[in-house]
Amino acid sequence: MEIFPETLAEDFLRVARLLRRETQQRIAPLGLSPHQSRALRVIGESGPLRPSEVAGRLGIVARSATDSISGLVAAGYVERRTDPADGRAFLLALSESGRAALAEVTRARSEVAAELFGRLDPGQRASLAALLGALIAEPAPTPGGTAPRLASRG
Amino acid sequence: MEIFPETLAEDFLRVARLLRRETQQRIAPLGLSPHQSRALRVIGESGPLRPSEVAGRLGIVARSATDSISGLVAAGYVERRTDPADGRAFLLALSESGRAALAEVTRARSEVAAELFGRLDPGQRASLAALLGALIAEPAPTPGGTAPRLASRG
DNA sequence: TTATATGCTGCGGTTACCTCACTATATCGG
DNA sequence: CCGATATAGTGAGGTAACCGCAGCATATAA
Repeated sequence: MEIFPETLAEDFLRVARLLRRETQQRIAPLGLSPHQSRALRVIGESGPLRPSEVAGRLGIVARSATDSISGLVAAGYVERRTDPADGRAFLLALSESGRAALAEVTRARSEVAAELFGRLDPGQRASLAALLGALIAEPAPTPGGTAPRLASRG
Repeated sequence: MEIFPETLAEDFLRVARLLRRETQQRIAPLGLSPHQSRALRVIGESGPLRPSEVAGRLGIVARSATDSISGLVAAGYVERRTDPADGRAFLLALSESGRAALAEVTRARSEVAAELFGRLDPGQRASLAALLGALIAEPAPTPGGTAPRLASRG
């Protein structure tokens, strides 16, 4: 039977949605939005970082990172001290509770992944990994330009 | 080599992101947000529908559907007439230009899908389809509850 | 025919983005 | 050392896509 790319795309997005939704639901009790959990992860994994660095890794502008981060700071998950090397900048690092929260997030993520992909046997997982590898390989699309849209409430 | 579910999840989401981003970029010139394009699709595929029906298919509440739809109506893509069978309700259908826009959207979607999945050979596509089928199979997660979140701009 | 239920929308709120303009600090050229 | 310019972060304010509540019109049941 022939497999149409459109069908693949649809099913693919469906699985992705499942994955994201389920993960988000398990993270929510921590009081973290999906974005904040990503920021937490970036900060936790890449040591002390400047807000602008975090923005870069999240693919958003610095101004937007400020917003997510200040939530994390207010919740005590992230500590912010001025960069000793540059008085204009801050360095962000996880607090103790931030590390705990990150561990929670990581746990939730792998739990969901294990539940979903655990339904495949090792051989299937290996071929899925190979297929994903082939799909990811190269074609780095251009980062999003802001295009005109319809009004949606006027 | 052992394949960890977390890695699979990460790669999976990465491919999904690629797919969504690329599609969105090609749809943007039409002046349609991703959501509006989905609404357009639902209306186009399922004939005249009530706003509440559209909401149901998009997985959002009626109030939110009103918003997207009024943009589509304002742009002339969708026609709204009162349901002859129920004076409270409307029936939504695509206009001529709505059908054209939907065709564009569909074209963009399959183009992107073809570009991405076209890099797999038919055998690979078939196994991917099978794997996705296995993943989609059952576990219908509970629809999202609104959980408390951190403030993000205090 | 009054009471209640339903379909949609006005109003207002939230989150996560954005741009623009500003402040404070840093750095460079003279 | 000093003014000119660049850079880091943030305040203000805007948009898209959600939400809930309240209200209006219509429909239906008692």
